[in-house]
Amino acid sequence: MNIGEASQASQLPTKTIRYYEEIKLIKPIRAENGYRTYSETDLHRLRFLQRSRSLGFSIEECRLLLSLYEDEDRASADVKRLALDKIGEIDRKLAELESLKATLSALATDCHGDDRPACPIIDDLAGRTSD
Amino acid sequence: MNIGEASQASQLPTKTIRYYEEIKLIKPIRAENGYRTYSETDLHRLRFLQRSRSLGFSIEECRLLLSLYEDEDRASADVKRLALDKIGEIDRKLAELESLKATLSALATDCHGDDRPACPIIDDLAGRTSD
DNA sequence: TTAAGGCTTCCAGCTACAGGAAGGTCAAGC
DNA sequence: GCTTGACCTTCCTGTAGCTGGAAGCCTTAA
Repeated sequence: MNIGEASQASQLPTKTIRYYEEIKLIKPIRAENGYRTYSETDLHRLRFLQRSRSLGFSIEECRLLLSLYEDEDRASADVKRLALDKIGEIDRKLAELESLKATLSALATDCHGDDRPACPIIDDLAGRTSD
Repeated sequence: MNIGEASQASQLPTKTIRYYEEIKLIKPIRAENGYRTYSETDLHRLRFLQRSRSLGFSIEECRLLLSLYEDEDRASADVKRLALDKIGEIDRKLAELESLKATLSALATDCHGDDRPACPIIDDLAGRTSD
């Protein structure tokens, strides 16, 4: 299977697949003409990577997950810890975004949004207090 | 005022301040010895940038906000639109993160997290359905 | 005079790819 | 046999927003 077909089957762009090879996440064999040839095993790895990336795991985390995936003697606790860590990371980002949203929403509510220059948003950014 | 003092006063690293100059967000004058010299106006801009960056605006958005900040004839509607757009962007990120969290949480709950290899998280990443 | 600290420029690296150029390969149609 | 177009190859550059580090000048105090 050539890279185009592997791309279709894994839902990953060819650019991404070549990049994953460059950083040694996969190593397809080469045909005589130099084309990359993907086995079913390679395809499984690509799909695994597509899914774990889409769940927010970094490349290095994916590398670790992949090694656990292929380790028959893995402990599920190791996998679960990665997932829980990622959930913690997501929680921190959520809290930060909620905080940003609250601040921006308050400012936007205070702003008339008309053609006059007076603007509480600019005042806040400039460090001017609103009283 | 030299860059170190400007850094303290604006809460921005010196590296960042030099970078902002490189991308033409500020243009401090130079002393005879070649040192950058920051005026009060420069300092206001730096603080404005620090605050707007911390609220999640991109560099290009900050550039726009800065021009509105310094435009006496601005319409507050222009500023408000930027803020509302940013809130929309934050909302989209929140939804995406919530979705990721829900998926990961469900998988983590299903995972025993012991020393055995059976793992619903890995199964999901591998595309195996859980039934 | 020397040492410490601050300043300068320049270059490399980070994440996870995407875009594009220049060129080889393959299958179909004429 | 030749062309055309789709596919493949490698290599280089760029993205955002800095950060780290090297090599070297400037300033101030002991």
